[in-house]
Amino acid sequence: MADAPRYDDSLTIALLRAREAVTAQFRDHVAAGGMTLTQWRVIRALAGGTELDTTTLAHRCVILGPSLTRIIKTLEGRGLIEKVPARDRRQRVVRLTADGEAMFTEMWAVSKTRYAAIEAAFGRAEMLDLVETLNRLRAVLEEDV
Amino acid sequence: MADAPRYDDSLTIALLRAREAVTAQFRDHVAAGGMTLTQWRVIRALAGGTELDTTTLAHRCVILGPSLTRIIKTLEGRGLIEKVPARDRRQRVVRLTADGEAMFTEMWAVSKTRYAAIEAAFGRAEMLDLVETLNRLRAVLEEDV
DNA sequence: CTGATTTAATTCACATGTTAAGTAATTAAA
DNA sequence: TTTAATTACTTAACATGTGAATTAAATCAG
Repeated sequence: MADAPRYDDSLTIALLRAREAVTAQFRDHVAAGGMTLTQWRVIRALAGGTELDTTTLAHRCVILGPSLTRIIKTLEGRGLIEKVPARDRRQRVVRLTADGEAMFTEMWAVSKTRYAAIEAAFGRAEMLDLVETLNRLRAVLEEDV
Repeated sequence: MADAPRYDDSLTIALLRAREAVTAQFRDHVAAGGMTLTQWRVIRALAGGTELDTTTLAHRCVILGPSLTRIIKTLEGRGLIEKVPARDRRQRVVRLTADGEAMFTEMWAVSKTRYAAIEAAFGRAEMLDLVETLNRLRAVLEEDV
């Protein structure tokens, strides 16, 4: 039995490990700022005065609705984001507070540095190429298969 | 302020989305079998009579210790895996039960098909290349940066 | 051999992933 | 315009991710 596994999994596992390795480069820094990587994605998506409704925000940050509901509650509780009245009262539109923008600005500086280090170590061209390949894979899978 | 974001994040987000797209190809099938993708990784790692201790298993499946502890408890409760006495009594060594092997064999057939479909859609060469690139990225990041 | 250290897992506490069900507001249909 | 269908979120319940603290067993130093 069992035509030895350890093969079909390679793509899944490779994606898992690669992501793990990349996020590891940011985790400590983000944690030092008192937030999680997921929360940081939300802060970043809203940086610069951007106002977004939950659905759009969830899509951009690749976070499911229920998770985002909790994250918004948390960040709002910390005074980093705030609600904005919306025409469609079903929507929850949010933006960063002044404190939120300050937090972003402070952390962004370091974050950029880390990213640059990754680019330097792996190679800029390879990096762009990888992102392009990943997006192509996604596009292919989302169509048919 | 804010030199527009939506850029340093690209790699992180691309990895997230790509992984999401890939796992989506398997999720329904695995769920139909009454398990999660994470649990399936464990089953697969043990397929074919393999006996592994928690640390090794966690590493191969890219699962953290605490998560694996819970998963083992769950799968053991379902009679899919069982403990094996180990020399070092600190270790917890496990393997699949007959039911576990049967479950694997049954699901593996479909799983292989799905994987082949992805390969066909994206291209075998591109696929191998991507996995190689991801592993290289990981190797680079785990060294220094 | 005894005490200190290290190692392997587990437990805890909290954040997020994930699916299903529930709510409220908007839109479409009759 | 009153009802039915849709849409945007939220809540609920359970699985997993994550870091810190704990427990038990093995190893090391003296």
